[in-house]
Amino acid sequence: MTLASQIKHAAEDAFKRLYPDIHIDCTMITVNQTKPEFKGDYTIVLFPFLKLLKQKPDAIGKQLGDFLLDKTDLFSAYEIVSGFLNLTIRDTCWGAFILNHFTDTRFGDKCKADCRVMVEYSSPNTNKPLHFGHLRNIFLGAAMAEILKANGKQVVKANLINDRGIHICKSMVAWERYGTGDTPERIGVKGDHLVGDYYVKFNDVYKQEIAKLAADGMDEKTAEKEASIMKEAQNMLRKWEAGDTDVKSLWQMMNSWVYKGFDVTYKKLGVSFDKVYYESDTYLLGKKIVEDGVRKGVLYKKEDGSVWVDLKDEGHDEKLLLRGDGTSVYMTQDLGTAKLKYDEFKLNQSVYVIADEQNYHMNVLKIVLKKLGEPCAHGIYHLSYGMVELPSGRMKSREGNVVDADDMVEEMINLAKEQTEQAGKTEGFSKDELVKLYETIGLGALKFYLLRVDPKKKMIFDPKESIDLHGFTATFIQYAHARICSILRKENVPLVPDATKFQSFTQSAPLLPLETKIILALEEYPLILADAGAEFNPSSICNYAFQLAQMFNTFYDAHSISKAESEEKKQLRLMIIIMTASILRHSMHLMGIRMPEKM
RNA sequence: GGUCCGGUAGCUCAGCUGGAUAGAGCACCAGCCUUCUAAGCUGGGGGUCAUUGGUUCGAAUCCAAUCCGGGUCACCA
Repeated sequence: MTLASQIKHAAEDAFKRLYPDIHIDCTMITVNQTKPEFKGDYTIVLFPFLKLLKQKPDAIGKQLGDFLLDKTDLFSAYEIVSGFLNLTIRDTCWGAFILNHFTDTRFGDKCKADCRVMVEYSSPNTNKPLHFGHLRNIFLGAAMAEILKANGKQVVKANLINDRGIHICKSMVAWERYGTGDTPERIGVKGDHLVGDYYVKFNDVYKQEIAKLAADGMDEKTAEKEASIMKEAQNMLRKWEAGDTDVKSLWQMMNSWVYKGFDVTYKKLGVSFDKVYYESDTYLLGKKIVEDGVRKGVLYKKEDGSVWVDLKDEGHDEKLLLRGDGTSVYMTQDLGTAKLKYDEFKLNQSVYVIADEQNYHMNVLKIVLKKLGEPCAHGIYHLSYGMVELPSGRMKSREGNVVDADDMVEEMINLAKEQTEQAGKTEGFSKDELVKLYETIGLGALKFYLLRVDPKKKMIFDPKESIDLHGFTATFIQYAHARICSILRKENVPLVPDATKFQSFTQSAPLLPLETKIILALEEYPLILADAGAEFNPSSICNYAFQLAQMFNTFYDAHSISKAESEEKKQLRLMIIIMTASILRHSMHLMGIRMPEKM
């Protein structure tokens, strides 16, 4: 139990004893950290009790403070300032805390529970390479998977690849027309990029054809339908659905190029999946569910054979679930995949990391599954995130105005190299170590940049401004960590010492404010971790880790660790920095960010 | 138009389950390296928390309305 909630319970208990006739429960008690300008560590707000107890704040505070001081061994002092009861935690409590936990590398982790959660993320289309927007999705999903694991869930990381449909047919048609037999190997272009280039090519040609038809007097709407390259693409889709062997083998070949490309990118990013679904495998499954729904009378068929669901009770319109020709739409396959996931893994929860432009779709998905009585419905959680935009607006792959993921990663690593060299910090590293270090710093900065913001907020990225390596960044946190490691190296103390280390430590000298401040922050970590899991929000961990690193830097500047005033202080500070480093590593590991021991 | 989300310092963002004088980073200004890594630290300037009204002992936070920006409402995915 965290200290804050211990205090809450102690206060609840105190009220019970002091005012047996009046009911005050935990939910009415607010415990905050005391503002730095006042003396104390935690604060109980007294205002809510004035009416109930019919007393002045000072009187309540005094009784409560006296009781807590007297009947518990948590506090050494209290002070009442205009309606706030500021409590000071005993130094011996802090001392005991740090001694008990400083070797615990899994501080904050919860025990494994019997709760299975799937996190689906990345989920790319196979007609183009990954761009900056996908990176936000991927890092969010990967981070959430780790955060949920730390919170005791059994996590399945899933990727649902949208490998079929008109989009890939567009690339296929363009490649057939203009590709002249190019392959990734032959021209030395990464497979996903090559296929993406033809997707852009398709749209260029398409636009030209429309313009030409329009110039010949056709109206624009008709021209969009009549353009020959679009007709070819649609024709190819029909052939694909009919199982045409030539089309299928072309499709397989081009998709395999893309997968190879994706694998390279995923590997570089340091992300992986436990389960990969392909829509070409799952798109038929939804049909059965829909047909069952019609039989049950939950869904209805129109004269043309199309199937619909009525959502007017939920404040929406009616929604198509199956086309008149019996082919499935986006929603159909999602219904099937949701059920498949649930049946395959007996999931308690299924998290979808999908941009907020699909809020409506995800909402409807859940409602329809509920209507159909599918048990998978209630575990669905849409982790909706805002899209990454350029200053010029949204990224559109078909217009080619995207910040490519591979390019971005490379740029970040180069930036890390540049700045490391500029700072003259390359000494004492081998060539291989430097390569690894630049990757650690560059990728770390990129991940942190995308994870430090509340997921639901959209973000604008200006490619002209490079991502910073100063201030609120992964680099800052890595640097604090490296500094700690450096101290420990000099002191010949391992990063994670044996638990018997400092057994002889006794807390007798009063703690300095900065010592208390860091220990208090360390103690808070499990709460932050639990919150991030409950709220599906990795950014709170980024904020926390940054603040902790900042506290360490301030401490480092103000007090010496190696040359502490006494052996006791030295031991205390070593324990503090060992645990600080450990939590920084733990928290950044959740974000998929590596922590160097030297930089 | 219906609906959902956002609007906090010049810029990027915390804070939003109501609590003390609204916080960081970047940028700007002034300091700090014979002492554990200056990718750092200290200090400074900079705010009508979009607007108005309401609830409350107390509102950036909750409620309502308005303004601004965006998403979405397809036999696209």
